[in-house]
Amino acid sequence: MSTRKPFRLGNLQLAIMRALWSGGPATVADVQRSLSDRALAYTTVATMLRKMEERGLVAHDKHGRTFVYRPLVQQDDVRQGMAGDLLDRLFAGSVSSLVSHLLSQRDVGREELEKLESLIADRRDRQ
Amino acid sequence: MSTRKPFRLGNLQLAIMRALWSGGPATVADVQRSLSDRALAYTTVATMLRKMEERGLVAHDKHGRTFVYRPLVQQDDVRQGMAGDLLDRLFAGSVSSLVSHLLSQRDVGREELEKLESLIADRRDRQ
DNA sequence: CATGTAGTATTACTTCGGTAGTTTTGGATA
DNA sequence: TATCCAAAACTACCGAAGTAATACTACATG
Repeated sequence: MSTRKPFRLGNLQLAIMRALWSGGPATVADVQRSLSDRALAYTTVATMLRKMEERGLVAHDKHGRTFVYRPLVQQDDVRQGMAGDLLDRLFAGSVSSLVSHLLSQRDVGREELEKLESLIADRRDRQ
Repeated sequence: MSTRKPFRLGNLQLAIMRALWSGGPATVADVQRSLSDRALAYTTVATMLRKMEERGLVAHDKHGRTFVYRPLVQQDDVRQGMAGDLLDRLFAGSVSSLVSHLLSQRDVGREELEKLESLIADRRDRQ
């Protein structure tokens, strides 16, 4: 059983995962293009993808002799893992405490607040 | 201006900061005791504290020849930094999306939900 | 005063993320 | 068939976190 927790992804790794999640399977060149704002060397992206494959984050298929990478972990799993991790490590598991910090720090729009309200209302009813 | 962002603290560093935040100034031995579940060597804790001092996370005073460490960064700053960081990197800044994940993942008690509701209500009024 | 001990200082090593140069290889094409 | 190009493979290096052993030192106490 792997049960590898997909917490603790670095910045680049996360950016690569985002590219794969949103853009679907991609070659090294594709990923490099998705991350063009970073101006990374081709081999940097290739090396990172290989390391991520070792870690079980992605896998590749061959199209001819070109590798086409796809995500092995789902965005929701990473989100839940990392968010839960942060919650426990820094907010002692208190969601309200985390939200309180975020609200005091950021400008959260009317729309967001409404979404939050209905989320919480739903939860409340269901319990 | 320093404006050093206290994001990205490792696990041990965070545990040490928590010990200092909650227990007040502490010697190496104190911190080691606070982290006794990890069974770390004394020198591990000492080395980590020294490295953290280099990074500006803590400072020490001398009591005799014993170092007494105290936090230099506040818990709220670290919380806001790390929470904001996660929010941007993984949830594209959407608080509701983050909360949605947390709510679906965890059992959040009645009390927590109520706190959340009033937090959001407050925010809403004030806007 | 001698020495043991509780501290700090020094040094070292591993892993991981990030970054990239150099080398090899397989297929296209002139 | 010889060569060139694109892609993978290999190698290397840095910094940070984490872990700890060993060396040094100052004070207490017998």
